[in-house]
Amino acid sequence: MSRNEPEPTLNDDAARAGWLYYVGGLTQDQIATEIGVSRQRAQRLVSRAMAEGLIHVRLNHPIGACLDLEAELTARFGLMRCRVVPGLGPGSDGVRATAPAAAAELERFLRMPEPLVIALGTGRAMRGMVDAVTPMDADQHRLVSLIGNIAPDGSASFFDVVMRIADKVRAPHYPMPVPVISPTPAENAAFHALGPVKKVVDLARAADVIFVGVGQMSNDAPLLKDGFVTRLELDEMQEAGAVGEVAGWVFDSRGIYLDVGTNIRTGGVRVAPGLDRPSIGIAAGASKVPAIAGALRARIINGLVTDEPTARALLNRL
Amino acid sequence: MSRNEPEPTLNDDAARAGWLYYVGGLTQDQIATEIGVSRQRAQRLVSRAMAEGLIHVRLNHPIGACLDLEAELTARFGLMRCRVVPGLGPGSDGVRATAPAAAAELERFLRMPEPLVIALGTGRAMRGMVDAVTPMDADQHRLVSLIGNIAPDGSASFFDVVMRIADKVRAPHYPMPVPVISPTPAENAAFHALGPVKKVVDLARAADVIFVGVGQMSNDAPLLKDGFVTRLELDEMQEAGAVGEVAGWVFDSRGIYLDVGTNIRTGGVRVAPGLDRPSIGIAAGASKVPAIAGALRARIINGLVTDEPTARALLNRL
DNA sequence: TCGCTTGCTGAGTAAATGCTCACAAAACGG
DNA sequence: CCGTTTTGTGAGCATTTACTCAGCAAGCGA
Repeated sequence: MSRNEPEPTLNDDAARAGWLYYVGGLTQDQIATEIGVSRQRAQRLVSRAMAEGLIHVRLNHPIGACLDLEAELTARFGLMRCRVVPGLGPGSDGVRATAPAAAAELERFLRMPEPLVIALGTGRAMRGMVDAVTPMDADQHRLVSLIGNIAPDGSASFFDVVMRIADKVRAPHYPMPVPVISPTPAENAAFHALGPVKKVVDLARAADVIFVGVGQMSNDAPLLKDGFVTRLELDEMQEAGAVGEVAGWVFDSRGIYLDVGTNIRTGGVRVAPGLDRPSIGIAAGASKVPAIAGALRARIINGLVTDEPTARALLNRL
Repeated sequence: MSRNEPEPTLNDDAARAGWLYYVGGLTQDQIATEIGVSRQRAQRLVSRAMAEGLIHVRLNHPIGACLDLEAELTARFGLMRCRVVPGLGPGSDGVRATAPAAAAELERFLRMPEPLVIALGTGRAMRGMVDAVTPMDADQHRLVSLIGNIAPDGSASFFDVVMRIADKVRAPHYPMPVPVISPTPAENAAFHALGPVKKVVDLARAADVIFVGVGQMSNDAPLLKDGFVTRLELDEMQEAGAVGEVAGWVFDSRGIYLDVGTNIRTGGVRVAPGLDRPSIGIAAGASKVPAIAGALRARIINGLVTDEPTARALLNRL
């Protein structure tokens, strides 16, 4: 029942070392003695436990300033859910900060006993969230991807988000078997005419709750960096007013989806504005502020997990 | 909506510092700069965040050895639930190790949507568990104490367990308004004849799930240390074969409740052996092994949260 | 008002941590 | 079977952390 590995250990040791260090408060020297290894092996085990995410750290105190920001954002944009976490200082990235809170938000839904259809986007924020989720049994739910799983270069590194989370919580999952962005509108249409694709699309459209990242369309656009759009396409869309993107679908500063550039060839499901079901965006970072503001304004997302500086920036731009 | 304190800060700062340190991985120097305090103030804030339980650390990896022990214990004693956590080394106490796992176990029930009656004992293990619980809304449940809340010396320090947890999860709670142990059987009976007491007793008897610590009756018995029984009473009960105690009720090595000593004057509700509902013991430590074994044998508890060395010791005594 | 206690602060320092490096064992490829 | 690459190990050392201690300010009783 327990394991395949006979008895010894793998990064079981790492978990144990991390436990002794963070929960037990032992020194690494004591841990070394305890497990019977050298001091610096203990140090490696401890840092490994952290790196591998074997140890989860969560904040358990409502910091006043963050609560205030949550309340303001909720009021300002009529949100269904809002979490603001303290920022991690100037240099640090927003994913790290938001991941634990986003995971907690996702877990809320996973723990619900009635079966849900949960739709997910991709991107770094999603990936961070998934990594921070605690494994659990949630096979009553179905997890569906909003975005195609066929990349231009064939790499699948970005599409294991849904697979990973499905694996972690033992839920069935439905990838979207279309290209993220097809070369031509016709080819995209051809894919979406296929029966199996239609099924997944229908499922995603009917999702009870949606989790997505929000991408900026400035020159550091994730779509560009990951090779989904070319520099020329980006220029064209910027010209047309593009400021952000959700699940690959590009919109302007009011959150209105554009009809130019890759938008006419994007596969998968577009998140409809003004849904009555939760559509939660996970996003933080100064460069994402206009994008997030647009998505919130049009109610492409009606829930938000972000960090403190981003929250302030959102509120400061009347 | 948010806080009473106007805007500044209290140990909000501690939470923030802890967040930056544990989640953000900043050095204490950077944190000092970030919040604008001296380096050693930052260090104090960080350690305070830990001490106050503002930061929760949980292990997220099934350590093979512990899983095996869980399986063995479950089979051996026919348990409904079993968690074994790695020990924290020789010197360290069991409460520290078991508290996070016990809290997770309790939270499982708290998250259930249907209203439950949850009965709780007292003691250090319970206290540790409660401190480790994440605040949440669980007002569908009722929390009831198994044990009287009138101490011999009037101190109430041990009885705030139910109150604390009720406060944390915003659930109604029902303390047991009787002495833990009355001077005479008659006085105890008099208390229990009172209408309000009967109500609470009935509620506790009908509990859907029970959480208790397990006390040893050796010379380091918690009942003795906390002044609930005298040295003479302890001697008398040891003579009669007492090895352990659950919610103040003393039993022998087979888990059979005794009819001597304080047992004839103990207030509150005795956990009935062989319940079909979960009755979960939280206990770890070498000196508790005979007590735990007795409670398990008679099925006073049918669930267990303990640590690795205790689990081994339990299995080694055929 | 004065002296006392209490609690917090910062400086200095011992301890603990994590990083780099050179080396060895194991895995891999020919 | 041998050379090459990869992975892991321990030692030394720079950095970071935690502890102790003396001083200082606020609160309190006289």
